[in-house]
Amino acid sequence: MKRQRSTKQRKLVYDTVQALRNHPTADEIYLHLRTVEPKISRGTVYRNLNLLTENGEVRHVTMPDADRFDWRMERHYHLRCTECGAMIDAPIAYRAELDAQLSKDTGFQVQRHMTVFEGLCPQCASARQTSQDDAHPPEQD
Amino acid sequence: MKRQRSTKQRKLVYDTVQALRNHPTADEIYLHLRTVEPKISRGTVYRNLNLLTENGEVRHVTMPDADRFDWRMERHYHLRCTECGAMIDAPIAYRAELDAQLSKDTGFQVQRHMTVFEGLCPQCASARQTSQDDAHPPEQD
DNA sequence: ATGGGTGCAAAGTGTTTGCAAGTAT
DNA sequence: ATACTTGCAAACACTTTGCACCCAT
Repeated sequence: MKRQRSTKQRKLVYDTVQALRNHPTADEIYLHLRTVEPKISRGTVYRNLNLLTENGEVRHVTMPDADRFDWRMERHYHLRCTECGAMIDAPIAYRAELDAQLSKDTGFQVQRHMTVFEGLCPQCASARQTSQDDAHPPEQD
Repeated sequence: MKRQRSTKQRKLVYDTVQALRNHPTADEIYLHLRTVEPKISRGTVYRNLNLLTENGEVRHVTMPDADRFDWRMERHYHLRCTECGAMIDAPIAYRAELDAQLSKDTGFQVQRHMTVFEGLCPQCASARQTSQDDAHPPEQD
């Protein structure tokens, strides 16, 4: 097994995820880092995000719009605005008993589950409401 | 709004999702279709999958390894093997009350949530177990 | 001094799109 | 006849990788 070195770039990537705390994408992290370390490359950011994920120092979250990175390592759920992409942690406890129950019922060795709630954030909801009022006739479903 | 035509290709894409029922990726659908309609193009498969998704005829599921398509339209959860990628429906009911609860607690208009359980399917679990026992990967069916 | 890490650019993936020809209505 | 759809290839967006140089140990 390879012995990892501690480099300035790796620390910067880690620090950025911890500092932003907004579930940034790899590219958002890269763009942020360029303001601090102009010569850093995308490849380095990606490589370090993958290493940090393997090390369990940051968490990788697959989202419908993009892959994002989470500073919080304890298992939790997310809530995403389908309009603007904003993503926050959901104030609901992780239900580990579901993993146990499914293991029993299906024969899979269930290790975890991910839940993403989708909807409109307050800002996007009111924006949509306003534009509906004075523009389009309401859509029935 | 555009009027959609019914084309041979569109029907073939729909029929393939319904027939496979294994949560195939766009490329798996394309490869399957080529055996039936050799001149079909990837672009057509992607375009039709997107249209069918908008029409509510198939369901699009974002997965950590790839985007997959689901024949079943009712909301439900999935269970994925992290080893071989196999994906089945989870035998757990959709908990709509969570959407309502989060709407109340967060101010988001929560419309839905997706849950993906991850673990090892029985085959991959026993393969891993055996290889631990005797250091040789078993020849499973 | 070693060998992991970096910057850069090229190469991979997976998906979308412009265009001319084809076809459902 | 009209205009939506297709096949093809080029274009895209995102991520990984080969390489020569750099630097933490």
